[in-house]
Amino acid sequence: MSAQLKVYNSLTRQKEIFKPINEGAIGMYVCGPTVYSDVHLGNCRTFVSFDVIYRYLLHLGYKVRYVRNITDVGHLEGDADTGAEDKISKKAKLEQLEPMEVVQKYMNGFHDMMAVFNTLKPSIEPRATGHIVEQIEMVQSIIDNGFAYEKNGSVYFDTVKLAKEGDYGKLSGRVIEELLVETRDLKNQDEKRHPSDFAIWIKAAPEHLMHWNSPWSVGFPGWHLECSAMSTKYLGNNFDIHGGGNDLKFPHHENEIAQNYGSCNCQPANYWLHTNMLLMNGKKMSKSIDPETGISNSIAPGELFTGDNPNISKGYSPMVVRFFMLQSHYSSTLDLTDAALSAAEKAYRRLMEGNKVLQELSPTGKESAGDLDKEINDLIDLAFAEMSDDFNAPKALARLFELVPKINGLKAGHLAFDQIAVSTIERLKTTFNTFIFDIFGLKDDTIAGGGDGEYETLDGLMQMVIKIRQNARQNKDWGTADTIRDTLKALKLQLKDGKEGTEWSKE
RNA sequence: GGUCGGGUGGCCGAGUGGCUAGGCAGUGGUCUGCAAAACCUCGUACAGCGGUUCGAAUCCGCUUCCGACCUCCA
Repeated sequence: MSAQLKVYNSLTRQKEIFKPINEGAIGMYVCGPTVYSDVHLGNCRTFVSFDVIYRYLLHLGYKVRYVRNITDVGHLEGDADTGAEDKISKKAKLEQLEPMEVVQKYMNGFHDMMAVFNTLKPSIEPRATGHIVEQIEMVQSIIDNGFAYEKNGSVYFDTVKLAKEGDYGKLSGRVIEELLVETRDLKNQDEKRHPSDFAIWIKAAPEHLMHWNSPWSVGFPGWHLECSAMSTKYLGNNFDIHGGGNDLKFPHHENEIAQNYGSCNCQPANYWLHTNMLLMNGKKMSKSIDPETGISNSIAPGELFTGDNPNISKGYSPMVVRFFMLQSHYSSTLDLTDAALSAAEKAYRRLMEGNKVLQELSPTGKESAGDLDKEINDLIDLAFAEMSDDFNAPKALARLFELVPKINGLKAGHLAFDQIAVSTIERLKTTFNTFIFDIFGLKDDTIAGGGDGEYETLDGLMQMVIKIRQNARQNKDWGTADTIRDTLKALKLQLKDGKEGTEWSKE
């Protein structure tokens, strides 16, 4: 049905044919959030992007083990040598909470947001604090292999040694001589042999809240270490896909590769996938206030839904936002603007309405396949082929939009069913459902409620109102007919008068 | 300063050597009591300058602007 899967590999900087290590099964690791504050909207884009990738791999029939971690320790602000603080410890002090309360609070918020965006849960969601033993073991094996050294209770990765063996900087395109020249003067550099060396175990300062015993000191693991340790534990020394945001390429992912090489002389992932940034009004989101406008160029996911933010004119539903994200490729920057969201909202509704019409079509007449039949089948084939070409959701989506006029044309009678095989209509129905719900992970929030028969109740009411209005129209009582229509419009319920009667939909 | 990625029609956004992206907005029409929706129709864009080529938005060079990373950051 679909062509060979191709992915753009950041490691080789080219599109490659995807071959899993074990046929039919895929191991995928995606760097999850550091749970020290509310989840960033840009973060949501990354996880939505990988959700679509995950869903498509499942659609292709792969058995996928999707591991996405929760960083709940070790992510420092500032440099480790200059008395930097762990983000979670810092927040805990600020909010006068236990570090684990901070973690739980923001992890809950993160999970809620992922559910709102309708992302599938990962197969395993390991936490750094739950894998201290594995991390200590990894530090030890890196030391044993001569790729790390201990100094005053902290352990540093020896990037110079790795660079001599020719691999440090491969992913990010950096070379160590440049790092040496460019790294700005760091204070208290004495513990490190080289500025580009990084801590894999950090001796805890007395006031540091989170710490564990280790052969080197009472301390805590370096941030990059958790991903190496946990990906190895759950996916093995060598697995298929490693993903994350673009900004994690250096130093985080580069250092992950270094650690895996140092501990087992192996390359963790065969394919590295990176998502690009979400901009707002053409710029990076920033909480600082613009002195001219008095507003900040940032928005929280919650504000996006309620419209409670000066950068947007109204609220947009989570599915509209998800649809908006699908319209661009995961590896491109995406510019969030009010106009773009508003356009996405209309397009999303058009797609959903189109699908509703499609699912209600019942083919009539002959079933001799004609040009239209071929056209429809070609578009379906194209959509899947494009999705297999580095998960090109925007292209596949465009194909669906090319099919929508055909669907509406069939319903309205502009296009004839005798041009299309009955099996093609069935294939079209399946394709739309597969793409919209299974692969793109959208939900139809254009209908009321969802559960508890709420829709049925509303539909019953609407049918009654439509009947009353129909009587008024037959009596040419346009005033009453228009009043009903306008009143419903104000309630975001739209009436559509067609040849076969009147239909309604929720805006 | 270094590394990397970009600048596509009014807006968002695909596209990498010749073939309609798509959505929104806009144009003209069909339908309709009117409207909305839907359908049909139109729009000929690729930062600038030079080069390669029969042919470039797509390749190369220069200029310019923007973004990411190099320090925590999706």
